[in-house]
Amino acid sequence: MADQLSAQDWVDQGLRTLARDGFTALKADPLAKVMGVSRGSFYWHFADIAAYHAAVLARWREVALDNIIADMEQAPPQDTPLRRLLRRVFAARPALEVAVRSWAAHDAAARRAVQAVDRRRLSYVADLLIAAGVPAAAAQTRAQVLYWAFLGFALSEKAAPGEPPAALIDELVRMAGVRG
Amino acid sequence: MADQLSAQDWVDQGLRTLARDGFTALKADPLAKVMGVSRGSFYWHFADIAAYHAAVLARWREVALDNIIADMEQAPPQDTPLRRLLRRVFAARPALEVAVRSWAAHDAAARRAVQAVDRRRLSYVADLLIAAGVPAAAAQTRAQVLYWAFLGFALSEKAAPGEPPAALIDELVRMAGVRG
DNA sequence: CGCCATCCATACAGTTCTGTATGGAGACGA
DNA sequence: TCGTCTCCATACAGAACTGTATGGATGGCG
Repeated sequence: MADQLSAQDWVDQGLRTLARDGFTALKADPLAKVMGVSRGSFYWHFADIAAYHAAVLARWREVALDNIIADMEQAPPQDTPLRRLLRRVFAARPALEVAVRSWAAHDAAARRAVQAVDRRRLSYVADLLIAAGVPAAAAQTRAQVLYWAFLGFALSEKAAPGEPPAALIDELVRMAGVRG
Repeated sequence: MADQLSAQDWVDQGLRTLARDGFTALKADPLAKVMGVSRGSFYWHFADIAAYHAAVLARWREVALDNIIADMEQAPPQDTPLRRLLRRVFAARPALEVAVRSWAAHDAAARRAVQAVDRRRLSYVADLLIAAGVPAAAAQTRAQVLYWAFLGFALSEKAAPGEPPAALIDELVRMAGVRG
């Protein structure tokens, strides 16, 4: 039946709740109210809260790594790949990203998920710099700083919805030490 | 008597607990156990949990801004001020900083405290760059990126205890666009 | 000494959440 | 049609935390 829930439905709602209200809201009772069912459904699909949290984190790892690729593949203009990536990630404030990182501050499972995503993204940026002609050693350090800057930006509350200022992107590209 | 507690004692323990176990551990009952008293003491010093949280955050604002100044005043060597600051803040992993920022992700009061500290620190770095000869407009943007990078570093779990690698500091100074 | 203020213990009621046990309703195949 | 499997409701016990009410202990001070 269509009005029956799957484990995936619970996980999807978990990501929405995570982005909206943070990891402290990932509890069976409130979630069941939002889903319009009782906790009987929750405990049928998941052994306990920890199993549910693990499922939510596993799903986040997927979407967090999907986005970085999808965003680049749909690449529109004649910008360099680095500039395109920077313009993209410094545009919107990723509520989900903030929520998971807040979670990771004091939860081992969330920390592992974040670290795995960080490693993947970092090597992606480093490869981008190397492809742009930056020596490998410098590329590694600069990619690390650029990624840290993204994280700091994401977690700051200053991030406005629209386009990032051109001066910021220009400065980041200059710091990266690539032409264009 | 010396074995009596003050509100300050509760706040100090709050900062320690915050750094160790995160904001979810800032609860009257567990804290009282650690302090070796009952919740009767807690509710005598504070009207409720919200008032206690506000007191902890107010104290954090003080120490978070004290450190940046104290660290620079005790300046040892012949390095430039910027390099000295970078070496300092990229050295240790600030557990308290991480905890408060994790808290701020979904709590309005914590967010206000973080924003106030960010504004103060950011202007400090910008002034440093301007004093080093960077034009005001560029200094503002570069200070923002450097501070974001620090935040990203602090929240990453990669931070090792010892000295930061010289290559990292060199890259940061280069990105800042100052000589030295 | 007696009084009062400070600080804390204890007990109580109430809320929220967890996890389990049990059973019921609906779809679906043999 | 009769199980059977899937999904969910309900009820229960228990843990953890909040806030209040009340009284006890201690020390300072008149």
